[in-house]
Amino acid sequence: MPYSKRREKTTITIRDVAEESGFSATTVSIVLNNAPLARYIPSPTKTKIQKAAKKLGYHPNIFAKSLRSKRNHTVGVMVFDVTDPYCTLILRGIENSLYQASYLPMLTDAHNERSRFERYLEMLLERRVEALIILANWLLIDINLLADLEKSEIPTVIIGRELESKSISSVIVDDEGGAYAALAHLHGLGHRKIAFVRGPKALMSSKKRWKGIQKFAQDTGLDLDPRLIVDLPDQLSPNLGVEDAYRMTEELLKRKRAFTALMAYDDMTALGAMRALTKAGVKVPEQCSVIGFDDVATAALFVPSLTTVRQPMEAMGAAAVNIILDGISAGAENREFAAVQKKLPSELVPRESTRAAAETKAQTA
Amino acid sequence: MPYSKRREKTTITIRDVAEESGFSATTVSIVLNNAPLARYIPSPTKTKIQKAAKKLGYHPNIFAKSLRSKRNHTVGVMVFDVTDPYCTLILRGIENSLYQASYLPMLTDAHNERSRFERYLEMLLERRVEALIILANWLLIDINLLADLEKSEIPTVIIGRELESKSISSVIVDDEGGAYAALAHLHGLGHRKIAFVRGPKALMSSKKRWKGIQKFAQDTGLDLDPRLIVDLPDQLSPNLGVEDAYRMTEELLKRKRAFTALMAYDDMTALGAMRALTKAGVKVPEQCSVIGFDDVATAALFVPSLTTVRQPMEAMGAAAVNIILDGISAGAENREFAAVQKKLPSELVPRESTRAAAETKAQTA
DNA sequence: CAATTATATAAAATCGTTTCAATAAACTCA
DNA sequence: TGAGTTTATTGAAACGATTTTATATAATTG
Repeated sequence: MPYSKRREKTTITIRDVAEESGFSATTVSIVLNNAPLARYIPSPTKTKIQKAAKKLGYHPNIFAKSLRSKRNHTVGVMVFDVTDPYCTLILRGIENSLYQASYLPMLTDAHNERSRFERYLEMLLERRVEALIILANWLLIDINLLADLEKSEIPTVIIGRELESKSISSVIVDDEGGAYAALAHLHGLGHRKIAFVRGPKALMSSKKRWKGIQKFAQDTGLDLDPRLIVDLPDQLSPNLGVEDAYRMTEELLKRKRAFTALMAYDDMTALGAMRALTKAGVKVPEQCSVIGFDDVATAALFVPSLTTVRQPMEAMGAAAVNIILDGISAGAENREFAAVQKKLPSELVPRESTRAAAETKAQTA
Repeated sequence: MPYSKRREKTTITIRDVAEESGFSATTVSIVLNNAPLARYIPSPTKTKIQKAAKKLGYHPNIFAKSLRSKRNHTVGVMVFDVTDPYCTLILRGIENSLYQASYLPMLTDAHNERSRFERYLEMLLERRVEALIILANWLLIDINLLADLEKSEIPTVIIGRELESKSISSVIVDDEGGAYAALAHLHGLGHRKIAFVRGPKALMSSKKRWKGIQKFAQDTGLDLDPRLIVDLPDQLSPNLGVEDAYRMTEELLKRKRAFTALMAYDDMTALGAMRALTKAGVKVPEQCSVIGFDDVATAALFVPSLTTVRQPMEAMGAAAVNIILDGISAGAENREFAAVQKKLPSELVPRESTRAAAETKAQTA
């Protein structure tokens, strides 16, 4: 006794449980995993085993488990910038659904660096994640990344970007409809001279939103004055484009072309625009209404709070999880699984930053 | 040929590499891991093996690897609310340092639910993360969580909360000094009637910051009018306390007690306060200066941009990672490792929301 | 020149599970 | 009754690496 057992047994294995309960490791495994064969095992046996496991504080070694069963209940989640408030709510949705399904997300943040993205992708694949969820942003424009993805056979879904790919699913919001509704909102408030800060041209969502705007203009005969339109650069600056929006709005004001409302590419753009307007002495919303897109968590906290088009971000996250979960079980059962493209509706959220147009055009900068 | 190989070999193992290169699995392992024994292996052998591995696209099975070596290069990172902008920058720091060390963070978000936190803690321990980094917030007040932690022998560090624990490290900011500096800033601008929206009493940082304020008041003879002091409730509402701050500031204004500056517990509190002030017709900073704490990413984007005390969040994340990395290598080498408590300095960031006090006290709500 | 020591490789043991294949008893049912 | 299921349990074989131990040759030493 004094000699042996100098170091107490720190890890207890399934065999310990077997010994304690008086059954074999096999039976213990079957019971504890509630494997198909478990239905042949009488309850008393089950309880005995469970009790033994609890008594010893048994935790199965997940590596051994995964090694054998080739499953690890982990999915990779890749974002380009956790700092981006647009991400966080989607992450919430993802995390929530995953949690319910007892999956653990493995989150990586690429810091807007392509190389990091690639490295992380590799790391995740090495770790044999069972599926992959990617939150797209402008960086994902280059599609060559996806080559790697396609050949890795795991279920993959991209949120925020539509793909032609046969093997990669996607979840997007109805950008066109959302933009249409936003413009309709401004129009309904009596605004006719409306300025636009469009998103980077390279972005699909940018194009889609503009399409919605054009559609509305066409439907109602609204005039889209090219002198009231500016574009964000393709290469956004660090601060999520707020700075860029600020500059572009200043540019807009410099043109001395009256407008009573401004529609921004997204909430952060709207924030930048509001800062520029305020700085220039234009009161929001008294002299100029502003509308955004996304409904980022802080949009409601802006001063004034921002009218915007809400993307159902949590729902998008949840949808993505559902897709990959389907994909995973399809894979497990050796069924075929076709990529799905899901488009979710957006919703207008009126707040303080928009109001009825004043009769007098108070606005000339 | 037509019969066999119906299903192509999808996973290639170390033995395949061994065969391809003409050496044994052992040698391959030694070479590919650059194990100590690798110094006895001549370069031509090494290159041959490496070439073979690359040719076959060999990726070691991480489960087998971890099962044997008991290491997995993963650390658990636990936050209570990813949505909280305070978190994201720290996460950045953590992620960055971890990335450099080739560790993969396993991030969990407790959604401010204790039960989730516990469940995730369990999941992480089951996955045998090599260390744990926890971003504290008010929810971590109850310490019983830590019991589990202490007995799990892995290196653990808590960011944002000081602990008496012998086995858990912590990284905090100098709250007292920061608050002192903030108040000094206001004082230097000529403010004498200063209102305070203090943080929840239960929070240690709240206490520390107040201590700094008291210290400054004592040092300079500044009067702290109790009628200009309000406290955030212990149980914060979902929106990060902005709503609460809004309400408390309204309360403050209702008291009809003049003040020319307001010092908030943190940036989000400051935001709520600014909203309330603006709503009440008090201009910031013309009629009332506002100062926050943290320097959350969006603080610079508020209108007006917020003067605040910066927590070196990325540095804090990095510090935490350094600590656990030390802990890990200590563990690997069977050395003793003592918990460390690290306190980082804060830094005043003057922006638009504070300015010199007007001679006339323009402020009575 | 025998005895070490360093170099180079491999066979076998091990990590802790799950799963396959086998066994034996207890039930059906014609 | 005996052939066929169903029920209850298990030993042994994976899973794919790393690590330990062993072996064979070459180089160095006393």
